[in-house]
Amino acid sequence: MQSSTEEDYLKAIFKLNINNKNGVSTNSIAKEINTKASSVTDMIKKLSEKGLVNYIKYQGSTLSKEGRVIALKIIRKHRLWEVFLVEKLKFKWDEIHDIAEQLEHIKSPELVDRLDKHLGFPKTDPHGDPIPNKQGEFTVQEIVTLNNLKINDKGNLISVSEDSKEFLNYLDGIQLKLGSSIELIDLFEFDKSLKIKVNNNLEVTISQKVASNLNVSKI
Amino acid sequence: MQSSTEEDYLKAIFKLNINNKNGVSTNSIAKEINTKASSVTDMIKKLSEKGLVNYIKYQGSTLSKEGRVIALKIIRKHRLWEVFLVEKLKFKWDEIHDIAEQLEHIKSPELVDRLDKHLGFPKTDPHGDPIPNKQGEFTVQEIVTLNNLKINDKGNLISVSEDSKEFLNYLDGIQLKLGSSIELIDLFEFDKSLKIKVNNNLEVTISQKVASNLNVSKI
DNA sequence: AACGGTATTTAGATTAATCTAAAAATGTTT
DNA sequence: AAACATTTTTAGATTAATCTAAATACCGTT
Repeated sequence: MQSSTEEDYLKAIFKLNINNKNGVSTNSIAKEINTKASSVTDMIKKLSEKGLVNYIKYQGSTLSKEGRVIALKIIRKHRLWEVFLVEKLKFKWDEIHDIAEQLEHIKSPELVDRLDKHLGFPKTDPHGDPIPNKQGEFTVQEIVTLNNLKINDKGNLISVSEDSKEFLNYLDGIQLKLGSSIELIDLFEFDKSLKIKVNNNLEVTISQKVASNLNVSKI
Repeated sequence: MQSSTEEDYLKAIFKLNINNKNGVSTNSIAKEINTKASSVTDMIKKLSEKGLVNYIKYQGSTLSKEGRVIALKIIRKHRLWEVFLVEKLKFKWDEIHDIAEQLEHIKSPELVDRLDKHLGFPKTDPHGDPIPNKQGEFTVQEIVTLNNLKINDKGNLISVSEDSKEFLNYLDGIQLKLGSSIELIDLFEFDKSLKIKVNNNLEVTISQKVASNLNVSKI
């Protein structure tokens, strides 16, 4: 059994390693965890001895298979708790991170399973990020702008490239929030406008310009 | 802000001090926390310097006003989470203690309030123990055997004095579990039998002998 | 009041996680 | 390839919480 501090390091390495395939630098971990590089070196050595991290001096770190499993368990818990906080306790999506950061370290496999069931086995968290299943598997999400979807593709709104009041109000008007699901229904060639279905419910047509400012994770 | 270890000590002193008015002994805290007396002395000194505990060498400890407030906040959180685990996640009442022991240390006042609301502002936990309100106030519960209630009194089943299979099965048959609410509806003088309402729902009549084996906390 | 036993405290060590400052390795530029 | 800057590691200290073992205080008996 690992300490929550160890779990934080594993999670950090997982996050930093998602895009670049090479080892994660000591400094980048330090920045992520908000600590000093020397502390990171110490902890990485410890995790390496435990077999959770592959570490070669001066060459950065990657997760071992076992370390990855643990990281994914933490991420699963974090995201399930986020769903709970938003769906059940009615928190806003931007108020939940610090609380989920604590809840993710609660140790009880039974609790996670029951929480999952209680929430109806959600596939994504309120930010649209995928929730790994019990085995640590999750659908890798490709993040694209909405106008890169093909007809019948589905995605979740991850972020917006434009944040003027007007634009955000417009999104609000068509019930689009971070995390909302979007399905591309139709594409009109003559003006490149798109017909989408929001949250499996409301169908609206949006312009190509709007679509190009919406970043969605393909499901 | 205090560490969860400090919170555990405050909670222990609170529990041990409920009945006896005098200071709590170092040894009893050690037993409660599962640690050594020397560790307790160290921690008590620290808490005393912080103004959370009144401590005189060789004479035991009591909580200061401030320490009591913190202890009650922890207990409030513990019991609210217990309600959540049983009511929402369908845990059995005897599986929840260790999990609640972890959840009680999550730091977010907002979370506690919302959880309270989500659960419908419960007055007692699944074991029938009272949940302190936001201000740390709670109704002191008097524990009596059921046949000491007066007509229209309400209580929660806290424990049973008899634990034979037959007796427990009988209780099960009338939907009486630990934590169940019981209201005394009527009292029949000629055989001292009692008519009670279980969980605001089922009315049953029980013998004086059964009643004398049921310990309830008056609300 | 002295004795013996228990409870409590003190002293000194240990462990996990962190830090600062210095040393060593790496990489980048000229 | 030498010089410099950056990154990483090492060495040694620090803090919180704990422990063991020894010293001290308290309490009930005689």
